Amino acid sequence: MKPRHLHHTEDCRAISAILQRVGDKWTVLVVATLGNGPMRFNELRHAVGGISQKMLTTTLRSLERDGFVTRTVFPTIPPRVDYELTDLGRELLVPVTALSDWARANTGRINSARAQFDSSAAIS
Amino acid sequence: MKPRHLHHTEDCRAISAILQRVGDKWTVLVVATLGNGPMRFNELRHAVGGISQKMLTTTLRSLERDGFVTRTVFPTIPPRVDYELTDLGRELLVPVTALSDWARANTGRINSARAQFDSSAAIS
DNA sequence: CCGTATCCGATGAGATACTG
DNA sequence: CAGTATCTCATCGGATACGG
Repeated sequence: MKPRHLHHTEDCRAISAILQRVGDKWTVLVVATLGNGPMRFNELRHAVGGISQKMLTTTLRSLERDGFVTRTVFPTIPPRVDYELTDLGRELLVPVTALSDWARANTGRINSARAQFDSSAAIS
Repeated sequence: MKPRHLHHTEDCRAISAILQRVGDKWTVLVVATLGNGPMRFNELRHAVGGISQKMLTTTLRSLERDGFVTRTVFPTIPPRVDYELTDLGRELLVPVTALSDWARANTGRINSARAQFDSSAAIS
């Protein structure tokens, strides 16, 4: 009855898929920012900082598609669009925050490993 | 004394960096597979399945560089190279596994959100 | 204000062939 | 067996310009 470690290549693929989903350049930054509450497009753009309009749109669309955010349009002039995390989006933030905490706690270890590796490689 | 949710744009970048690091196509699959114990190059190649020799080499090098795996060469003929998780690598597996569990638990919700979004968009 | 369309360079990743 | 070297193609992501 060994649990077969991880159910090889069955679930690992799904895991990898989620990590790639969440590991793209802007997704986590946007979701984390929306964790502070609903925001308008340009508000979000400014809060995230450094993201292009194109990428913000793309990121938000795919977050909406996957059910992580809702998009609400107010047909005023000028138009106004609010984005807000869904329950699913807020739940996603939990394990992502855990990974974030790990990252913050271990950045030093990673950087020193890198420095050592790179200096060893520099012997060539 | 609000914790300011996440310390905007200071740490978020580091978080995003780790997620991209871990979110590439093969890293997690390789690390998870190595979670079962030390493995030789081709053993790993077979266990992961579908990875090219080039990408396995690339992935392992960068994991080694960041201190997640060790590489041990036995200068025999034919040569033998073992890869093994470091403590850091095993610790990384903890939050990654948490995210994995979340992913497995919520794939259904994501997929149905997608289906609904896509069918709505198909009205065009 | 919000979003789309287009162009373009940088990176990602597979296939293949070759070396110690 | 383990790894490197190319070549090639797809995708990512930024800049810019335009539309409702």
